[in-house]
Amino acid sequence: MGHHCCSKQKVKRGLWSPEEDEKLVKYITAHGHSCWSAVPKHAGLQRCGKSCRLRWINYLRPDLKRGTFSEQEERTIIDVHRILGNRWAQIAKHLPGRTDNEVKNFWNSCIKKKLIAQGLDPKTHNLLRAASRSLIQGNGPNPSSNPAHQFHHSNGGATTPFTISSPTKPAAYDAITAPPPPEMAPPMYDVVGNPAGMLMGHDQAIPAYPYPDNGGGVLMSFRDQNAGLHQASMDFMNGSSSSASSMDHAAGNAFSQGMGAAAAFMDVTAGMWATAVDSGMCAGGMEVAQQPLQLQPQAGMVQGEVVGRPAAVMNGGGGAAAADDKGMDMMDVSSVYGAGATAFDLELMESCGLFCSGGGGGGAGNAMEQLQWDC
DNA sequence: AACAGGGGCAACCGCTTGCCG
DNA sequence: TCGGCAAGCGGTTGCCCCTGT
Repeated sequence: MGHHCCSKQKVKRGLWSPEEDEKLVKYITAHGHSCWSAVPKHAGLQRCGKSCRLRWINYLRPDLKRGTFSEQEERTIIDVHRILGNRWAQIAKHLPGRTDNEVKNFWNSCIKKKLIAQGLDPKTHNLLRAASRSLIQGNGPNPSSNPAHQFHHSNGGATTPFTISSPTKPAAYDAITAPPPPEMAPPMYDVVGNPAGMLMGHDQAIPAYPYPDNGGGVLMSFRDQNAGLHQASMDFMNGSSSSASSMDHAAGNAFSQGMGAAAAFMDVTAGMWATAVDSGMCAGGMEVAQQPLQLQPQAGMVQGEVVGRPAAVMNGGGGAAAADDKGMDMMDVSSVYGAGATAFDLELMESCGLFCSGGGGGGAGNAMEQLQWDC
C-alpha cells in the first residue's frame, strides 16, 4: 500500500539509503523545497514528497542536533509537556535542533517510563492513584521525594487534615529531581517568553536557549525545592498590590507589569502550591492566609484526598472562581494577562488554551484575543 | 554461539489545518 | 463559500540492535 497522496506513482518505502539521502540533501541545498510533492521528481528519487519532507525534517536538516538528550532538555520536555500535553511539535520548538519526532520518541521510550517509575501519571503529571493512596497511608515507595512528604516537611512536620494533591507542580518537580545527581542543575519551573533570553532564577540568571520564535525565552528556576518555592510565593505576593490577596494582576499591578509576563506565566501552581502549603510560613503566604483555603474534593481523586486551592491565587483578574477547571487542570491564569503582559510566548500561551475572564471580571472572553487586541 | 525479548528509533498512516483558485 | 491540494502534526508500526538466557 502506498501513500494515498502518491498512489499513482511507484514509490520506494522503508529506510533511506545513503545515496537517496545524498540526492535529497543536494537538491534541497541547491533548490530548497518550495513544493515537496515536486522534490522527489526533481531530485531523482523514487519517493513521495511526504516521505522526502519527513526525511529532511527528521534526519537530514543541517541544524539538527543529534545524540542523547541532555538533562536540561529532559527537564524542558517534562515541564513543557506538563503544560501542553502531547503537542510534540510545540514542545520541540523549545528544544533547538530537536524534532517533534525525536521528542516524541524520547518521551515514549524514556521519560514516560521514568515518570511512571516515580509513581506519576505521564499524561497528567499527577500522582498515580496507587501512589497517591500509598502516600496518604504513609507508605510510599520514596517518601523523601513525594509531594505529600514535602508538604509535611515544609509545614514543619505538623500533621494536617488533608493531603494536597496538586498540583502538577510538585509532581513534575518530583519527577525532575529524582533521582538527583549531586551536580544536577536545580529543578525548574519553566516559563517561555522573556525576550531578555535569560533564565531567571531567584538567585541567579543563567543563559537560556535562544528560542528563535520569540526572540528570547526564559526559564525560571528556583534554587531549591523548599526555599525556592517559598521565594516564588513571596515574589508573587510582593508584586501584588492587593493586601486582600486578590492578586488582580489584570488591573495592571506591579506583578504583571514589572516582573513581566514571564514571571506571570511561571507555572502559577508554584505560587499556589507554596501558598497553599505554607500559608503563614513565608511572607507571601501570610497575605494569602487572610483568606481561608478553599478545599474541594475533585472527581477522580482517591478518597480522603483534597485539593488545596487558595482562592486568592486561583482567581486572577477579578473574575469569579470557576466552579470547575475542566481542561484548565487547576489553573485560572487570567492574572497572567496583565496590562503589560505582552512579552511572553503568545504561541505557547495560546496553545495552552488559557482563557481570561477579563480584567474587571467582566468575562470578556479569550485572553489571546484580548492580548492581540491590546497589542 | 544461538535464540528470544525488549527497547529505541526511523518511517508511515491518516487526520487536521491552512492556503488558494 | 466551497473544494482541492499541500503541509503539519500526532499516533502507530515495524525494523534493527542490544542484552539476557
